[in-house]
Amino acid sequence: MKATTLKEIAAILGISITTVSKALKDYPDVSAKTKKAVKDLAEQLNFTPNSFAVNLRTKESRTIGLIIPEVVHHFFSNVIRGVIEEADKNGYLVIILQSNESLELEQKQVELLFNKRVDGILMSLSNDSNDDYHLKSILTRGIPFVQFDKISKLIPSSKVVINDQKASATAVQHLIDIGCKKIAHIRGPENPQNAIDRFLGYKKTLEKNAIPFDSKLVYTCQNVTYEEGVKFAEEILRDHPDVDGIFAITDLVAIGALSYLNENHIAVPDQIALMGFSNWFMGQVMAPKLSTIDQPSYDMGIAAFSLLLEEMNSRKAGGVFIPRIVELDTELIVRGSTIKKQ
Amino acid sequence: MKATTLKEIAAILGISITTVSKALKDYPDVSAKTKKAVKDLAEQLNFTPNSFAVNLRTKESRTIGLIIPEVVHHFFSNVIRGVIEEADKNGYLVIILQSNESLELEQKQVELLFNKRVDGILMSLSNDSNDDYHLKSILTRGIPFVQFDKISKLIPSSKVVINDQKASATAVQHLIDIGCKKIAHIRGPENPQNAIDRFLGYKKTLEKNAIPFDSKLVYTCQNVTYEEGVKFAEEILRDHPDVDGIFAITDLVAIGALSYLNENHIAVPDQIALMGFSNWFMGQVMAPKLSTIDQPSYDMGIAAFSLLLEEMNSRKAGGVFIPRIVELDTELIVRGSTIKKQ
DNA sequence: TTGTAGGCGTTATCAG
DNA sequence: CTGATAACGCCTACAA
Repeated sequence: MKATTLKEIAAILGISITTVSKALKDYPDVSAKTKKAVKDLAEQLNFTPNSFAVNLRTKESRTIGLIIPEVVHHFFSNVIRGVIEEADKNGYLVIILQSNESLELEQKQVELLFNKRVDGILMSLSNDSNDDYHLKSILTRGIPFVQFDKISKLIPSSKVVINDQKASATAVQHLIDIGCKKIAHIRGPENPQNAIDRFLGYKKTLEKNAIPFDSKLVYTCQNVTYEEGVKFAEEILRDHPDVDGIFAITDLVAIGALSYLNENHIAVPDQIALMGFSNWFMGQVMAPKLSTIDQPSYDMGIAAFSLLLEEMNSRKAGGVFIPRIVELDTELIVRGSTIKKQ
Repeated sequence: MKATTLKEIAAILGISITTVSKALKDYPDVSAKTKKAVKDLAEQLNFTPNSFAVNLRTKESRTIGLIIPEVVHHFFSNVIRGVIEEADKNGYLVIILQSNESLELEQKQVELLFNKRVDGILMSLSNDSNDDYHLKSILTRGIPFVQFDKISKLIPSSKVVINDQKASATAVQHLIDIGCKKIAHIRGPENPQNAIDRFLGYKKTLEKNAIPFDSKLVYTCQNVTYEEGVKFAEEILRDHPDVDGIFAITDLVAIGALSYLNENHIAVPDQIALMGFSNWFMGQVMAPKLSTIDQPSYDMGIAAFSLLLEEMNSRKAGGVFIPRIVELDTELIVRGSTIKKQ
């Protein structure tokens, strides 16, 4: 069954294409009778405007691109959901691409979206992103662009972020408040701004509490995996048996550490208290349940799309859009892994 | 920075649009000199063909639609990854839509994809799908279509599935083999074929082992959540304290049950053994680790896209495509929740 | 070897 | 109130 066109409807009714088009769009200058005839036939023939032609004329596709490091990830899949739902509400579709934490792939995906001529791009950088030529090129091409979560501070686009330093400070302060004296940090890779900021929050909070910072207590993940959590917990115990608190870059890593501690009968939190970050669902099903920082992933998706929409609309209206930075709140979630028995 | 067009290149070089187009596509009937001039300038001006125009001419968008019940779901996010990666390899982009387990929304999403004129549609049905008019309409419109995981048997499209009945039988047989005599089943909702099949596998396996089937031992999830797992574990213990095995429709539910059992100091597996389904990552971090059936989600995404690609290609070539059903293998994963101590 | 013309389906402008 | 015409940008048969 081939799709119907305006031309066919016009031919059947013996009127011009122009009139059909206008009738369907309820132009005031078409007679009620003609309108009805056209609409009825269109309905009957299941007419829908050919979006390829509409795209060509209007120069917009009502489609945006979303580039994220990985789809299979509690945080990102929630962001995706937020973006898709908000886009849907506003009549936009979403093309999703993965960078697999590789700069090279990320650059390729940006190219693909250029060629596809999406109306806007949302992106969270890969851990590997230490170059931003491709990000600049999004801006020079004048494509609406919003960064979220893992961003490049140097690129003057809109951004949706949390205050990683502050959130991380809250986490570490909480460990100190429950009595931890020697806190290790399992941090993320070198590049991502959020790994840097969480590390800084950790360091500054120690200093603020007159606890000397010791770089030997900082362990650096390459891939931010469960397995790394396990491995570093082991190393921490071996190298610093007197550590009494661990703050991990994200829940997945914290859960790896927790598994190791549990299996080796290290009492959590009484011997070692544990803080994660991001509030993954999984943290709630552990024993003990994992304390963490709630990061509003779903809301971040919504906010990112909303900002993008603003920019798309303002460009369409011919206005100049001034990038905005939206900072979302985080929340300390206290659970069993930091509630001492005593 | 506005995108370059063939026209502009032609104007600058003082030649015709046709020649520019041909030069870029390496037509044999363009002089080497002209080709070089055109290509150099195109390169310099960052020319990429306007995909809207190409779509209109070629009547294809190299974009497919993927409709799934929910994005934030271990199984589906792995499917998404498989689809995206395989699509990417073949030069296709993927638009993702959620049905949120609602038939109505699912129908709407199908409409959206019609309007968008995607080259093909991949879909896993919502639990709510008891009507298939919209699925038939995909076929009547002649749009390549592949169903996966939660499918409608009645719709003659290609499909990618596992043998749910057989897989579930394997799971239940395993419980029986380790000595379970009274096995409860937490099943999925009424509609989805896979919930039905897993239930049938359970029932038939009991009968095959001369264990009487008791419908009171079957608990039905509405939303297939962690919370339902908790709730039904409680009910099972209350109503049937002598149950010694539980088989849950999926890991998330099994993990809910496990949490309840752990918190109430019911020995797993010694008092009650536990089987999940799907092999969610989370199952590996529980104590005890969850036994389950591995369901190849990522491979399912790849297989689904591959089937769709075949169909899209065969249609383009004007051939008749005969729907195929691909059945992927599952695997019993034995972990702590079914390894008795003794 | 290069160019002209027509069309993909829609929409906007302008004339009747 | 209706319609002819051009244009969006690209591609391709055909002509020169």
